[in-house]
Amino acid sequence: MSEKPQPQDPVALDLRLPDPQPQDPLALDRQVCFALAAASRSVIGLYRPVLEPLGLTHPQYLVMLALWERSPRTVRDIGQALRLEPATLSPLLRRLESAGLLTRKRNPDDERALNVELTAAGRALRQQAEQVPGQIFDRLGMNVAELERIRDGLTMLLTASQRA
Amino acid sequence: MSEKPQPQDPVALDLRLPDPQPQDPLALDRQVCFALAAASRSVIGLYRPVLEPLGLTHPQYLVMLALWERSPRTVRDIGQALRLEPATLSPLLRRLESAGLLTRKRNPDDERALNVELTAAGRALRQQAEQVPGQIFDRLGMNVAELERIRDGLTMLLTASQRA
DNA sequence: CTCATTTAGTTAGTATACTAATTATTTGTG
DNA sequence: CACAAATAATTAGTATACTAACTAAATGAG
Repeated sequence: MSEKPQPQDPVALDLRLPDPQPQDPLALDRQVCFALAAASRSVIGLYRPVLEPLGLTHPQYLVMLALWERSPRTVRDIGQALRLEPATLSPLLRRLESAGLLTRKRNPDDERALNVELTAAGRALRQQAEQVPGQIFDRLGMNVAELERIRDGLTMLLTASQRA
Repeated sequence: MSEKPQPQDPVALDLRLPDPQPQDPLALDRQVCFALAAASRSVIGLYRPVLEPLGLTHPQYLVMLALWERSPRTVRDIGQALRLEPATLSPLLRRLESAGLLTRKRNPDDERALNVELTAAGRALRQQAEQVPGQIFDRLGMNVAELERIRDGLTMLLTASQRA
């Protein structure tokens, strides 16, 4: 599809128009990091209209997913699950608290730690959230197996980049 | 907590320990969007120390890649290549101009458009940038074929999400 | 027990990114 | 030609995200 015939004939090479793609290591379309950044922004953009009725941004949705798996959790625990710094989560959690979806209370056994816990409204929101993955899937219109293959590749990439 | 066992085989199900993963469509680790967001942030984080000597952030590096392919380009043109809004590029380009890597001049033939053009310093930076992909590759320590497979999957995902 | 060290969050400062609104030009239509 | 519509950037406003610096609390070695 985006394939160019591999020029095996040296004579033909000189006749080609300048094209950054062929073997330029700096060609934009060859960079994994560009594919990653662009796909991430684009896919997350798909979530915007779907999450908007729930009153959530995509990062907020991820925090809710973490809390629906377990609640209460500490800031650090959520950060480890989502691979986000506490400094990023701090204001984000405050907004979710303002939205009435969770509470933030110091842990009585360790006053340094903050217990982040779902409210009834936060738990109730899960029902609506259950429709989200299906809606995104429909919009993407991709093969399930293909999507899972991509996700598994990304998980591998995440592991490799964290090891580095 | 937030678990409701799917009662298909009530007897066997009751014996399972609570585990969000198996078939919960909202399980964090199943979400393509989470793998995407986390991998994107983590891989871009790998670039930080590598790009720091060049004085570039990762988005700035992507803009430079676009300009090394062709210069001058308009803001809109760069935005289409990088899949970024002009509103995002506007301040970013101003910073690159302050860094002396490019110039911003209105197009005489169309005063609405802005010609973004590399300076000599901007062109010269390419030499150092040529070392970047190799350094990242070394840090990742992943198979080339594997990486290209992931990149191609991401490109497919990007296409699908833009079509939606 | 005491104080240096570690740990958990928050705050400050910078840079993305998005949508919506605005400004300046250019284009197209009657 | 006049002017509404379209186009290109910028600005305003909100929300992430990161590092570094800071505060408060818990831990641990002597």
